[in-house]
Amino acid sequence: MIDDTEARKRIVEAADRLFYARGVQAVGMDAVRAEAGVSLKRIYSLFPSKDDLTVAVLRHRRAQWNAGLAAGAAQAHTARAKLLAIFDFLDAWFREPDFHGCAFINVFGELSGGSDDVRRTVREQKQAFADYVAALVRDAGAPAALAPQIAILAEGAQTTAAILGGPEAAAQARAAAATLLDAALAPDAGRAAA
Amino acid sequence: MIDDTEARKRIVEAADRLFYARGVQAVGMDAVRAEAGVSLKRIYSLFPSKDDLTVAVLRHRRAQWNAGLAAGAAQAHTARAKLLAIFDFLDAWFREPDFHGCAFINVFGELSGGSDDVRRTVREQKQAFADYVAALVRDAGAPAALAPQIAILAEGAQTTAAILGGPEAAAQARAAAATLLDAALAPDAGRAAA
DNA sequence: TTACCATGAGAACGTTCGTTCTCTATAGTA
DNA sequence: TACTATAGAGAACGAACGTTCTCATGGTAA
Repeated sequence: MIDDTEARKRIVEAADRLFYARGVQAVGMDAVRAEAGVSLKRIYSLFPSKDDLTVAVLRHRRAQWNAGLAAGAAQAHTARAKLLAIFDFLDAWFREPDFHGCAFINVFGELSGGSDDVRRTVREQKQAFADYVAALVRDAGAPAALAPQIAILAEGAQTTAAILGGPEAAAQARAAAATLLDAALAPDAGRAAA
Repeated sequence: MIDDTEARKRIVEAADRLFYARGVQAVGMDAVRAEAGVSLKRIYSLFPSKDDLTVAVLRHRRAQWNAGLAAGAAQAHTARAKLLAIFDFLDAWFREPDFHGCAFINVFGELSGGSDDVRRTVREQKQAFADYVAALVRDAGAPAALAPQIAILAEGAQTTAAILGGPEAAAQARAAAATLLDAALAPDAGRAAA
């Protein structure tokens, strides 16, 4: 027998794979049981409902996302470079064979009429990303108004890459972000901020 | 009795309201019947399956979207103004009380693991929008690389407004688009293009 | 060994859904 | 008036799902 921590991990990772590949509603709890190798009874003893499991999966995704973002940022040494590294991270992600969009956006579209917990978890993730970008923009010495612009580029790149089906959106968004950064940091941009 | 054209219209409009408000999978065909006031038999005689109805609803949405975009563009007299009018159109849309995201993105997230027809219809819509932006960018005399950047801003504004829940993303994306346009049309931007 | 408890496998339950079928009422026609 | 064709109302059907329950099994304590 495996302990609760290991069982939890197996269940969440299995559900993550299945939910992302096929959508939450299209995956039955029995499929999660088969993929995780953990009995239904055990699953329901650890997660009271499919909704709770979905939230746990989203939290797992958030941890993965944050780790990937941090790894990309660690290679960069200026705030400006860390901001652009976001798009390099996206570029690598878009090239993965099973990429088909941001799990948070997909789940939001699928369950927005349903669970409040899921909706709140998605919002928290996007807000946290916006805050991350805002901190880097501040470090770069750019006006705060630049932050949501760069966050919007990142969001747009994800949906564009998912729907149109190529990695190009990452480079396109990166170029736009670079232009916006240059404009915000250019000497005569200071006039508007001053 | 109403004729087929009228019945089709009632069914598609009813399904559009319900699908957008609650999601496709969460709405049963019986709810569509009740909202449209058309019998199930009639619905199935006009649309062979729920998938076909979903595609018809997306086509209806596309027509609405194109009309709104055209109305906004008609007020503007330069290509640059028509490009920025996209974001004014988004701004007005985001302020509608029942706005909760782009129907195409939502449906894509919901059914991406399912129907090929739905996936293709969503892709066609986003591609058509990208083409629309590209034509305006060409008219404005800006480099072609600007077009996907502006399209990505529009997509990102839609998901950001849906998830974070305010209309601010439209103005933020508009400001970014204006900066990108200025940078693309500035004299010294010609060096890169030349 | 025997009694007991926890566990996994999966059957079972109640609900919902997409789709089809039945029945009835009506309208048109001779 | 009698017959026919059509369409609506909604029952019916088969499948799938989330969740719970049953039962057999295997390990453990006395």
